[in-house]
Amino acid sequence: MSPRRSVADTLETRQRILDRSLAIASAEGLEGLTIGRLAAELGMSKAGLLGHFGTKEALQLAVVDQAAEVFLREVPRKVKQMPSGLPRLIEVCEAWVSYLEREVLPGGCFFTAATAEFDGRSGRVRDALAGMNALWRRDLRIHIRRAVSDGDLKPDTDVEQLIYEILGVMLALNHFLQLEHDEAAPRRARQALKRLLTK
Amino acid sequence: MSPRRSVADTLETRQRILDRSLAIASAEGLEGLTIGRLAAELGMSKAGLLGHFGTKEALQLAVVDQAAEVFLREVPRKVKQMPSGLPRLIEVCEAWVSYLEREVLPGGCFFTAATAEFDGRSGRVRDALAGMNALWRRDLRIHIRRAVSDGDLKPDTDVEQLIYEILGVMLALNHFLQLEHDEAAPRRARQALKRLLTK
DNA sequence: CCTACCGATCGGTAGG
DNA sequence: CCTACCGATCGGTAGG
Repeated sequence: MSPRRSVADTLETRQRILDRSLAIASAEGLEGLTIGRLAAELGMSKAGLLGHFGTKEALQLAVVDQAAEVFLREVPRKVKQMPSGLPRLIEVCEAWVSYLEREVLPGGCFFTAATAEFDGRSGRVRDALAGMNALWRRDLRIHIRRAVSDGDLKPDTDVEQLIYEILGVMLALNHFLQLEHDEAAPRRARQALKRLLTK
Repeated sequence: MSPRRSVADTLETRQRILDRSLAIASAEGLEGLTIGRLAAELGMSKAGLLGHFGTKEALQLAVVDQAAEVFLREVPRKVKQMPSGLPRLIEVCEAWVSYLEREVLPGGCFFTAATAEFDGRSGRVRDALAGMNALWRRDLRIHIRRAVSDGDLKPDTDVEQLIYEILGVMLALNHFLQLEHDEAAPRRARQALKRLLTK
């Protein structure tokens, strides 16, 4: 009989599972994350692992949360001290490019990969991914509006158009980095953003 | 004993398999395309189906070819009659937007989905996808260079930068259509392209 | 093109 | 947290 684990130990095990899950899911997709393989890599049983989450879908939802946590830590939280408006928007985009450039997660942006994988389905995982995307666009929207009202972007700026184009730059960055290992891609992303964010 | 099928019949069956495979793979990914499910949907046995291709990987490669065939028919071949250079480039991009807007394949662009799915792996399927991407960029490059030498794009146009940004617009279009069902997305794509392709 | 089958793996559960 | 197990499904093969 194994000794009873403390609450702290349980949380630590849960975190170990999530960290490994996120690495696997980023590289090979949320569906490629299988219970058996994950258990083997962590040196524990499938049943022991599932005890922390209940079902595979619950594990997937926890991984989406964990990916959001990593992204929020690496991008918006890093530029919290910048004055809001255009300076903050520019730094948010730079942190975003840097996040993809440094390959914080293997396989690039978890959300890009997971969104492409789940956008044709229905269910709670898809909804969670769509929710995170919407939340992040809301963040960008706030910064852009502020930049416009500060007079740092043209008064006739089409806010949704700008969000669309910024996202396109980031999706292309992820594409060229992951598929082509194109080292020039971050430079291209920064150049495109500079043009988009200059009055 | 079933009657011996003619060569034409065999090819027709093969095409039926490919058409269905492409629809499944576009919507749910190349890995989600399983032999058992495909056989069930087509009303044939797994062995009969596999006889046409040999292995799952060979089927996946054939599906990539089929997707390329559909894309080439719907986009570049539709604008073959246009004068090369900028007019052709503009029409290629319009055909591309229209292709995504009409949802010719369920689940949007097969190559976007498959590339995101396989970019972190190695093997022949990944290589085939990378090859198609490279071929298509080559096409765009030729049109852009011609537009520059015709004087229809600025002489200091950064060709690779423009390819990067056009691809970003298309990736964003696919993203907003598939995840958000955003009907404004094609308009945003056209507007972004207009700005990119105006001297 | 079929039936019948293979070993491996899937997500998940019973019981401790 | 474990062992032992479940039915379903995976890609693939033998033999016709």
